[in-house]
Amino acid sequence: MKRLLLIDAYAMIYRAYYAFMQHPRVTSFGQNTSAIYGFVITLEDLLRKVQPTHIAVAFDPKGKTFRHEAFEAYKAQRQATPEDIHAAVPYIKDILSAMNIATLEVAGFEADDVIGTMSKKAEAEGFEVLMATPDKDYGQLVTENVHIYRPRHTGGFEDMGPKEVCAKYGINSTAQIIDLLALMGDSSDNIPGCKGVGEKTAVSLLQEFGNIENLLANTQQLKGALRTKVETQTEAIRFSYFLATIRTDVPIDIEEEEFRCKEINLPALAAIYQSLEFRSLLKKYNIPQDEGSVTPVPATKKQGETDLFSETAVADVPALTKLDVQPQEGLPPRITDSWLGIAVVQGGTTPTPVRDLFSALEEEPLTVYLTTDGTAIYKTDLNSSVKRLLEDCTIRKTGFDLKNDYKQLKKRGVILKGELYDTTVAHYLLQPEQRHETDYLAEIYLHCACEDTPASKLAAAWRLCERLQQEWKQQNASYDILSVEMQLIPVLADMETAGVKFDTQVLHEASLHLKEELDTLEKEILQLSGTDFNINSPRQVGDVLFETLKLDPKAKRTKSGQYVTSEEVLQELQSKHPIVEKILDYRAIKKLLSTYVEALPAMSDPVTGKVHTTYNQTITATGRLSSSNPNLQNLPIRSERGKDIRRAVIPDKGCVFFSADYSQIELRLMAHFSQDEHLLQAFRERQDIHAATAAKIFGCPIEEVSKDMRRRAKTANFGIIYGISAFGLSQQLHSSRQEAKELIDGYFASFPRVMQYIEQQKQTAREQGYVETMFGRRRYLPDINSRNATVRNFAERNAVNAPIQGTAADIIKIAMVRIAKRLQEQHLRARMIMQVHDELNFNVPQEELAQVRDIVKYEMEHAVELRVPLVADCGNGSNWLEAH
DNA sequence: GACAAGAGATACGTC
DNA sequence: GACGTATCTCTTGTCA
Repeated sequence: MKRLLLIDAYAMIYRAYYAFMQHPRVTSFGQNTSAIYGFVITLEDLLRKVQPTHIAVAFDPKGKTFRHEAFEAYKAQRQATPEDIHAAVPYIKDILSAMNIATLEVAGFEADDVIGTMSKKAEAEGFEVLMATPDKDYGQLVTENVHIYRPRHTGGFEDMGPKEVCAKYGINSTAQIIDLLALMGDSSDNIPGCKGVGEKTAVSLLQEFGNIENLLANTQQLKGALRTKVETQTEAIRFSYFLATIRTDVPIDIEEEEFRCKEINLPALAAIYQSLEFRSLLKKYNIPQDEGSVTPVPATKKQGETDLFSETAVADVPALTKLDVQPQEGLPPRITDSWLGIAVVQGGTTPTPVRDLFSALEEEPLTVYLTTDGTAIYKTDLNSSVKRLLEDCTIRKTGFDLKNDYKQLKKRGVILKGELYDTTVAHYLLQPEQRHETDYLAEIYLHCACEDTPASKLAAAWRLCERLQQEWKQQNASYDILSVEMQLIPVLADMETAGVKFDTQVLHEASLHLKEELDTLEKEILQLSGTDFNINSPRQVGDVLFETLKLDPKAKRTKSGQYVTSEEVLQELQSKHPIVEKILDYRAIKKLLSTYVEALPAMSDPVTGKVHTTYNQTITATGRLSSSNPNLQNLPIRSERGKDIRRAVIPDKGCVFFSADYSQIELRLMAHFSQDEHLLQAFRERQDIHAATAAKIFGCPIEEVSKDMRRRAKTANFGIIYGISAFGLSQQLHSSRQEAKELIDGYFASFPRVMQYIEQQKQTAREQGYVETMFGRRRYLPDINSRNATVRNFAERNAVNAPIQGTAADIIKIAMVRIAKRLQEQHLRARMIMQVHDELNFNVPQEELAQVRDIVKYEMEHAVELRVPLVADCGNGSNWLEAH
């Protein structure tokens, strides 16, 4: 039996080197011999275990291979080989030579090509071939007679034939290794693969398509992000396939005899081992150690200190040179957060240090540019001069995150006053869906790069101010929502600072309760399923419901191929198995617990004892605010259990929780915009709008409207505002698309002006590319003329929804600014603490309640004059829930 | 290879 | 229609 052992030298050297990384072997001269030692140990282990009759070690040649010729970047990407590995190669070649082992190196071809060619030829000659390598690309060479002998991390080797290779990578044939690598790539071999596709995705793609050619020919069967990834990287995939393919036609002649295992040249080997201080190996070959030539103990070694393990010589790494870190002249000092950076710009193009300008200040009106990010360039105390400047109402302040500046200053006892201009907010109004960071704006509008330093950002903000104002003037005719947004900045800052108080006791009790319920449900669910799985994993839930329990043979799948297990789907399934209801319950409780009950107490500020959310003023496409860290705009209210959370939102001691929300503001706006007589009338007469809608659609007196009719009309009303489709409506109503269509037709027949308005909005969008709110806030809809119906329909729904949702947002913002102003003017201690799109919440001292109610109600209802009355419903109580 | 960070998907809370 | 957060799963980068 002829048995050929082929070794990929570099692969094994790399592996050996990294295996010794933690305890590198270093000689007394400071030479790192880890790679050499590791290689030799592995080699000996291989010889012992494989007992080959023939052997060869293949090296990658210096210089370019045919892969480089095809791909310049191939080499460029390759990270530099560690110096110790470079240095190891000549020693290893010497050792191999002393062992009389043949080495192979073919110019223009890598070791794997040489081994590939050798293995094919040897197999044909009746050899059994073992390829020693950890690289997975060798899998493509494996046959019944050619195996990989893969070093295990834990020691020893794994003999991998075709079956093992396929099993390991989840493929059907060894040839698919190339397809697999072409998709997932291989960083160690510099194969790029398809970015964003890893092993899992690659395997599942091969299961479906078999090979990459078939995959690339059928990308239309893929969905979502995956399709984009594959389609945009076809070339990279094909090229990776080329790179991953090991050649088996390297021009080499095999002379069997050259590779036959021969006697070791012991003296030569001994000399090398001696010089490398491989003492245990010398011992093994019974080579006497030449005491005289043992290198002297390094001078640094202390008296009496001995090596316990001569094998793992003590690393003698020279101490790292300490870098003297001295502050450099001319550079600004790092400023801690107790500092505030201020630069004052006076006509020039760059900010000038404040202290130089105090004299000038007295005479000229200036604009102040602010940043408080902790690394301001111009260091200045918040002395009385600066304070006076910041609090001067006649001086306009410009910045790029003024809400934060305002909050930071307030903490230090300074109230930022005067007209504000925030470039981030300004640009949000110009292009709500784009980015608004200063560096981005500088690039777009100023065509210059803005560094991430306060100096650079301030200079940019200053120049942007002018530019953005021009833009705004050009597009805006009458209404000035910009002014409202800027005035809103300190209002939001004050709301965030005020914070919201949570009754931690209530939350804690709820938490204990819910946890108990969750535990019980978990046990029940696992028992009912008969398996152990993670109920938090939609994927695993899908597998249990549709694979294990087979609850629905035609279950829906998501675009990534998983089963859909949304609430909607599960509700349909409830009658099929008791587990379904329990999973729904489990999810509801888990959501409550992890998103609210457990998260909220953890978010409360230890100093104030309150939760301070952030109101994002430049996020939404429509003009609404959003709230984050935590999001206080989505605290539960619909479910019974969820109400406990609103019950935990409480006022300060001696105060009441006061809440005011707009009644049907969006439908009122629809009435206003469309001028539909029936809608206008219903609101003017203060009718129940959903019942009135039902009466009109179904053609009956309002008194005869049934609950179900009202529910359907209500859904239709929402659908109209959202520009919902017949399909969406049928989903909502759990009815057929036909029925939904009839409802919509009925609606439009009853409210023809609404239909007209909707059409007119779409037309406007098509003509000018954007729609506007009542106050001139725009939303651009570039997809409105798309050939893709899905994309176009989405834009059309936005054309209807954005002006309505956006105008509602404008209105409540106007009300907020006015309310804040009046509370301040009247020196009230009441504080606005929350905004939830159509609702404002306040912490009000008991004795101020009546006054505050009057102010809030009035300002909300009179923020704007519409063709219908605006109504704000008010309530108060000892918590948020009661106030509703 | 192990681990952490980041990204994408999925589900679900609100108006 | 508009959001934000939690969780799982997978990919990618980093460190040995």
